[in-house]
Amino acid sequence: MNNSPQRIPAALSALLLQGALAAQHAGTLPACELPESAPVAPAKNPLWGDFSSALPLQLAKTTGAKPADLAAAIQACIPASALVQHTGCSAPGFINFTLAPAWLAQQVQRILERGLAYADLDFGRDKKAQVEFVSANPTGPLSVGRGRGGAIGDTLANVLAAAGYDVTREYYFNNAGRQMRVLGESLQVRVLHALGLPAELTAEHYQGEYLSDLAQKLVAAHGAALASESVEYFKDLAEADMFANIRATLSRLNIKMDVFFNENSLYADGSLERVLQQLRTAGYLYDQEGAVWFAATRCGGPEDRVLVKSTGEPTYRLPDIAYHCNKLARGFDLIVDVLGADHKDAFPDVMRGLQALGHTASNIRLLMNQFVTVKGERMSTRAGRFTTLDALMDEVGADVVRFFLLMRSAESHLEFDLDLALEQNEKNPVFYVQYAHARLCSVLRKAAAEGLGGGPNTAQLTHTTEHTLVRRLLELPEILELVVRELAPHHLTTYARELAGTVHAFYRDCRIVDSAQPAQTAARLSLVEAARIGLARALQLLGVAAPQEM
RNA sequence: GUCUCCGUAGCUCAGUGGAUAGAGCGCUUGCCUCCGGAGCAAGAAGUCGCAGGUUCAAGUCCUGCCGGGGACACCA
Repeated sequence: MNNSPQRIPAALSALLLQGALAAQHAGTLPACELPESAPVAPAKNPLWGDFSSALPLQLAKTTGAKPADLAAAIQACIPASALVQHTGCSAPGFINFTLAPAWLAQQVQRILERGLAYADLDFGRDKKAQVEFVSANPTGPLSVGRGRGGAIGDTLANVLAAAGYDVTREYYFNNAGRQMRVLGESLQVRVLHALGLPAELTAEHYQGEYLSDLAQKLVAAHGAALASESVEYFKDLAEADMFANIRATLSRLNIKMDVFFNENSLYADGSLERVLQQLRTAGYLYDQEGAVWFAATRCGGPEDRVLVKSTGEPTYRLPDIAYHCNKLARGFDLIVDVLGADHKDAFPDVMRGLQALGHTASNIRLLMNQFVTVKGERMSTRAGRFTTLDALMDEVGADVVRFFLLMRSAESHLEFDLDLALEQNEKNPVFYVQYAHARLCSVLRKAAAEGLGGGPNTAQLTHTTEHTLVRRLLELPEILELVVRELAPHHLTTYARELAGTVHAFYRDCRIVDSAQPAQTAARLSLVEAARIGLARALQLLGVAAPQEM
């Protein structure tokens, strides 16, 4: 990690605080408590420099002094540093930094030394994280909405791994209970129909065409003997088929789960009984009208909840609580539940259950995502043609689907712009980013064909666009930290587009391969490789291909 | 009715309490003798839903209202 590029905001924050401390010693800054870190953000206007801090404005609150005076006092005491060329102040109380071009140029070598890991962080080192996502029961093909949760969960997992965490991707499912029984019945009805036998498909049953297709296949393979098979038999067949389908769909979307956790195992190993026992001992259970109730109101809930129905069957809440106990027992330092908005209400009850059991559970976090709608849907004789994730990937490609599902913040509704997704040009943000990568690869290929390569003398990088590109590349670790802190993977798509834009601007401004300027060419080829690494890493974390040519 | 998410340019959406609110699409206008034009540049386009409040500073935080999505089972 020692040779990773320095993180600019943290470095500038440290300089600011050193300056403030020195100013206090010198008596030019009133005594006051300094924050642990100073706010540092990219400057909004290039006239002010590269980065700005509002630290003086914050200190004005506690000291009562004029922000401009505080800014001047602090700025005067900021120690010299290799990464800063000069500092300045601007109204009403900002301190501005202009980075040293030589320092920026040096960072290119740091990036090349670390390669794809250049932006990796270490705050997750020696920690275990679990991300649970998708978690659809095997009753049918994955919807686009589940795909969103899949893309979000997997990308978050990728970024957590980049932050040093040992990450487990987990899929929680239930292959018992009412839903699956209905699935078995639904398939049985379709098979009987396929055999020309009477059977009624009720509104309760799954209506999807995929079951008819499966029934056709089964009849072709096994014939009339199927007529005497049990619902259980069909349930097993349907489940196997649906799961194979789901796994294939996830694989297309570049998602590989580490664990498929069966809810049933919580019944089998006595976890449910144990949770009930512990809740009863703790005094949070009571019996009423033949059902077992959880006193959720005593943990701040709006109403009490049934955990065991009067039929003796548990509601979904009990295994949910037991499952999260299981997660906690596995020693994860961070647990993230990626849930669709429709399942969001279950989460507080689980947390209250854990609270009642004496767990703090502060390391369990919820990443809720809103729904997806598909815009520009083609009129089709087959209604709902694009509602499955597979159909959408057939239409526009897996890379485009994955990127589009990650473009919006999770809590916003996502409108999938099918027309834009179908564009195979720069209008399509996925191609825009991939093109930038392919373009750099092409330049590197051309240079290599002429026997040219990158060189370590990056001091030749003097153009402002080159500096802008380096600064942009150095933002990636900040983005990764932001993604983890806010559980918001969409920042990565925004970053990828911005980086691609900066790359294209650099390409316009700076002729890279120029045999008359060998030193400059070598330096620029180094920068090109660094930029290619940045794009490739961003795309890799997003789970999207970084093509060498298109 | 209660809870929750959203409301920012014509459309889809970004926007760690800080300066003159941004991007893509769409629209207008330019740029290939030249490493990939699948690209670049410029322009028009805004009462940040409304009203209060907190703050030196609010698109951002708080309250209320309006509008939209979702959830409110002894379904999962």
